[in-house]
Amino acid sequence: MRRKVTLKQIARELDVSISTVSKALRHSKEISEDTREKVQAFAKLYHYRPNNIALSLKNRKTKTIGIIIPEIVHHFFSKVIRGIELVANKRGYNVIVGLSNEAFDKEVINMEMLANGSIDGFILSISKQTLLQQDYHHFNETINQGMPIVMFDRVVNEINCDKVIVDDLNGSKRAVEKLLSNGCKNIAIITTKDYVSVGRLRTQGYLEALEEHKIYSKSSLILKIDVELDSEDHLDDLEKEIEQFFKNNRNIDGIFAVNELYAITAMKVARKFGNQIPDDIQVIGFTDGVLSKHATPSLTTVSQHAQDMGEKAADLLINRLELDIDQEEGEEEEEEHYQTVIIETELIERDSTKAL
Amino acid sequence: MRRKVTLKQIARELDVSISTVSKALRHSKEISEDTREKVQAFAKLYHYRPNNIALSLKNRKTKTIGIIIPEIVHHFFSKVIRGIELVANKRGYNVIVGLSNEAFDKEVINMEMLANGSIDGFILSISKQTLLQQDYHHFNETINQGMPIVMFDRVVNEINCDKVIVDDLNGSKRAVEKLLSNGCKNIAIITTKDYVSVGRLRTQGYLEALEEHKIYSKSSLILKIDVELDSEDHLDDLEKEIEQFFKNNRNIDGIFAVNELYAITAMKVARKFGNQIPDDIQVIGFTDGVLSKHATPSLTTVSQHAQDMGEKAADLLINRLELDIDQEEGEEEEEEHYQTVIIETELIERDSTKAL
DNA sequence: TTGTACGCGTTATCAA
DNA sequence: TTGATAACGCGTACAA
Repeated sequence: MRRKVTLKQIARELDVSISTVSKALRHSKEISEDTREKVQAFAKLYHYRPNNIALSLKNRKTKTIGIIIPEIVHHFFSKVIRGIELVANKRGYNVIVGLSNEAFDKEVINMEMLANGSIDGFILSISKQTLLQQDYHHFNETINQGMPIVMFDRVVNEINCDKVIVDDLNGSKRAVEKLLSNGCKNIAIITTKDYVSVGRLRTQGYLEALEEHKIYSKSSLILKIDVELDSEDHLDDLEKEIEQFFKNNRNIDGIFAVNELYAITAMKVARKFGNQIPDDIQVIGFTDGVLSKHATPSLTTVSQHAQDMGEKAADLLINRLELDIDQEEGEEEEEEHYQTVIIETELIERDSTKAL
Repeated sequence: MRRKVTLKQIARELDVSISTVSKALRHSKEISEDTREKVQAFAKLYHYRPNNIALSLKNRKTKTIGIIIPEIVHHFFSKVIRGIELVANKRGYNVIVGLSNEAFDKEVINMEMLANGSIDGFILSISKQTLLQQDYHHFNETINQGMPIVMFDRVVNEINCDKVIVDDLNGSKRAVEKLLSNGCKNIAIITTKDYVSVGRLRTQGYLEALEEHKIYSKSSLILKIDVELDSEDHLDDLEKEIEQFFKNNRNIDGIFAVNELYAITAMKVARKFGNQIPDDIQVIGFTDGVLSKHATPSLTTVSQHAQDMGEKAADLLINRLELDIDQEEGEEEEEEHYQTVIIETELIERDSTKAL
C-alpha cells in the first residue's frame, strides 16, 4: 500500500527542493528541461496529485458548493441536485449535500458545519419548520460572513441573495385556466398551509384565474393540508382528509393540486367515489415527478423544470463566486444587485384532463 | 460584512499569542482563568469557529465521506443517500456526492477528484458502463492508496473491500415462489442483461425457484432488457419491447420484474392486451420506489430496504476509518478481513397479486 | 536554474 | 502562565 505522494517526498527522492518539484510539475520554464522531465516522470509513476485540502487552505477557496435541502428522497429535489451537480462539475466544482429533513435545527447545524471553511457558497431550499418559525438569522449570518447563498423554490423575501424560483403563480393560473376552458365549473384546489411560500403562491394563482373569469371562489373548495400529512407515515390520514373534502363537496368536476402526492391521492379518492377521470373529474398536479407519468390515468401536470432550476442556481452561485475573486480588493463592495431568476413552468397534458 | 475571524485575528486584537488563544478556547488549564474568559468572550462575540480545512490539513482527515452513485434521480439511490447521511451526520461526518451518470469516465474523474484529499473514504455503487467494461483499476488504486471503499448494491467480487448487498437471489426466489403458490403456471421474468450483477442474481433466483418446484424454465419467458432502454428518452422503446414479448407469450399468468419501471410497464402492457391484474396476470416487482405504492393496482414488491443499506454502508466505512486511526502505527496492517453485509429483503404484498 | 522563506489556520510540543 | 516554533501540503516571490 503506497500512500499518496507529496511534493516533499518527490523532492527528497530526487534530491531537489520542494519548490523545484512544484515548479517542474507546473511546467514552469524556470526549471531546466532535464529536471523537469525527471520530476514529471517520477510524479507520473507515483500518480502524484496535488492535495485538494492544501490547495483550499492556500487559495482560501474550496471549489465546493454546499447544498442544503429539506429532503432527498423526492423527485423534485433530486432533479435539482442533478442540475447543480452537472453545472458544478462542468465548472470544476464539487457538491456537498446536507439534509435538513424539514427541521430548523438540522438546517442550522448543517449550515454551520459547512460554513466553517468546507465550502465556498450555498445553494439551498428552506425547510418547512424554518418557514413556519420565520427565523432566518442563520442565512443572514452566513451572508454577512461573505459566503454567498442562492435560494431556490422555497425562498423568502427577507433575505438578500440570488434566488431561483418557479413561476408558481402563473403556472397554477394557467393550470386552472386549462380546467376552466375544458369546461370545469367547480374547481377545487388542494394546497398546503400558507406559510409554505410555494403553496401560498399557487393558491393565489388559482384565485386569480377564477377571478379573471368572474367566478367567485368558494372557501369550501379550498383544502389546505397540514404539513405532517406529507410524511410517509401519514399517507392514510392524507387520504382520509381528502375523502372528507370530497364528501363535503359532491359537485367537484376539476381539481388542481399543488403537488404530485395530493394529485395522485385525489385521483384515487375520486375514483373511490365512483368518478371517472377525466370524464367526471379532471385533475392537474404541480410537479415534475415520476408518479404523474406512470399513474393511471397519467396525470396532467405543471412541470417545474427542476433540473433547469438546479443548473441556473449553480450558475448564479459560481458566477458570484468568481466575480468576488476579481473584485477581491474592492473592499467597499459596490452595492451588490441580487437577481431573482424565474423559471417558467410548462403544462404537460396527459390523460387526467380531457383532450379537446 | 465581517469575514470569518481566525485565531490570529483574535490574538492580535487581544494582544496575546495565537497559541494562547488556541489553548484558551480549548479550555486548557494551562491558561489563567482571566485570559481564558477574556478570549472566550471575544471568540463568542465574533462567532469564532475553527476552520475545517485547516483542521483537515493538520489532522490528515476530512471527516467527509464521498458517495459515488450512477444516478440521483432514483428512489433507491436517494434513499441510500438518506441512510448514509443520517449515520454520517450522527457520527460527525459530512457527505459529498458525485454522480457517475452510469458512465465509466465520469466515475473515474469524480473519484480522482475526491480522492485527492477531499474525503476519507468512499461509498459507491458501480456504474453500468464500468460493469460492462469490467475495468476496475480505479477502485484498486484508490484502495491501494489507503483510502477505504464500501460498495453497495452493484458490487463486484474482484475488488477487496467491504460490501453491502441486497439478498437478490433469495429475494427473487421468494417472489417467484409467491407467484407459484398463488397458482401461476407460466411465470415470465423481465430482467436486465447479465453483466448487471443484481439483474443476473435476480434472474438466478427466478431460475432456482422454478427448478425447486420442478418446473422447466423456458427461455422464451425470459426477457433481458438492454441498458439504454432504461433512460427517460427510451420509455416508448421499452414499452414496445415488452409488447413484443407479450405477443410472443400469450399464456403468461405471472410476471416477475427486476425493477419498478419494468414492472409498471409490464402492468400497463398487460392491461393493454386486455388482462386484468391480478386476476389474469399477477405481477411482482423488485424495488423500494414510490411508483409501486401508488400504481393502480398497487404493486407487490420485494423491498430492498435502501435506507438500511445506506446506514449500514456508512457504519462500515466509518468503523474502518476510526479503526485505521487506532492501529495507525501498526504499519504492517494485520490482514484486513472485509465484510459483506447482506440486507434481507421483504415481500410487500399489495394489489398486483392475489390475496389468498 | 535552483532553493529559501512565507503564508493559508490550526494544534502540539517545548521553551521561557 | 504564556509564547515561539514546527508541522500538515502547496505555490510563489524573491534570493542565490
